[in-house]
Amino acid sequence: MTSPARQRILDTATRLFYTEGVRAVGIDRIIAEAGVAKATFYHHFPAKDELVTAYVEDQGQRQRALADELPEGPGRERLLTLFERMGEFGSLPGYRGCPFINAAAEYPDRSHPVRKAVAAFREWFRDLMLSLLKDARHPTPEETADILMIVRDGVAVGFDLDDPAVVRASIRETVTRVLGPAQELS
Amino acid sequence: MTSPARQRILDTATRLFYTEGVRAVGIDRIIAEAGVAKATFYHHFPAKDELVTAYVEDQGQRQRALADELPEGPGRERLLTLFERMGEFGSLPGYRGCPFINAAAEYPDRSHPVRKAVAAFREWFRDLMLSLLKDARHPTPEETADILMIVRDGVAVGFDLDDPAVVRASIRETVTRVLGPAQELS
DNA sequence: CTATATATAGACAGACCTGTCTGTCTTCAA
DNA sequence: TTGAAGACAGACAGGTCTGTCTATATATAG
Repeated sequence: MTSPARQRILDTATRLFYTEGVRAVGIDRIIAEAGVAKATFYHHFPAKDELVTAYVEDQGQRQRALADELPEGPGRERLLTLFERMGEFGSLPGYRGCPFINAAAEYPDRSHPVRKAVAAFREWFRDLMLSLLKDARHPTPEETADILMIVRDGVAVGFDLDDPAVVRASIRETVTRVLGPAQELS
Repeated sequence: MTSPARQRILDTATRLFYTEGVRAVGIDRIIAEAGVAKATFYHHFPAKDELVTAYVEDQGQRQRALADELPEGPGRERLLTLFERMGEFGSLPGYRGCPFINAAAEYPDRSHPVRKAVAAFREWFRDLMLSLLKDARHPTPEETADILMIVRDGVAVGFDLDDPAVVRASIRETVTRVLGPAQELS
């Protein structure tokens, strides 16, 4: 399906785009570090923007795969585990913020494919939390999903801009305050 | 103090950096739109990075000025008003996200002056919320300040990436859930 | 065997970027 | 009146960026 060269390009671009920013990384650097010819690059990605879009979409795929690995259990527990996982990732040494938020910062045009990919991820993520809230029989799942979206973004940003230990220590308390007391099983 | 030319450069840069991103805007564009000679630009800002730093620091100053305009009253009310104001700004047509978060996305190096300026703003903002929480006699002001910082970032991001009306409708409920019930005056 | 797809290396064009430099003009203060 | 500060216009250098192109090599499928 995907050729090794294409994969090497995408992997290299992912690493460089995430750690240094999209505009900060040129094509020449990517092809050099991926060990690929320029023609090969433009064969797979007709323009840089398409590589950037592929990068963002691929991040979405990885997030979905990560969500699939959430252990079974009641919705409330899975929700807490989801945020716990964010805390683990955010505490890793190479964490540089949310790739979607960062990419959006460099692509102001809301009609650009990159922003579309960001929007698609966000809709999926909100839906995921919404379904977990419904499973937990939360009294206000829609409203709470919107609030948890705010928390998600704040956490993702805070791990990059503040002391990760402080943010991590705040996550569980934040989510429990937002969720309120656990609902009785009817 | 500040010459008109310098001010015109900074104003133009602010507008362009905020709406299009820092790396997306070149010096030539700034001097053209500011109506300034190149030599004048480099007289006031020896390098582009210093202009970017000045831009971020200036944003910090504006935020402080905005906070000074908060009406008098009990801490809890001022806190709610603070977030209400974020909702007003975030709903404006030209809103393109938090300038600090966006700038940080383009400057990964934490030791860079731009990141220092971002960190300085964030410390000030957390301290502001902390003092308001203490004024409100909140039982856990430190912990809650950290949580409100998460909310602030989430709100700032959400206004750019999601439907502003939805975010705005969520703010008050988010903050009240985080704050918990109002404290009795002792 | 041959045609196609995929890969390699690297020159090249043209745009754009930052930053330097020359030279002129005005204003204002000593 | 002289000199310094600040501003102007714009050429220029040197580098980087994206994207195109030529030319060649290899593997595989028909």
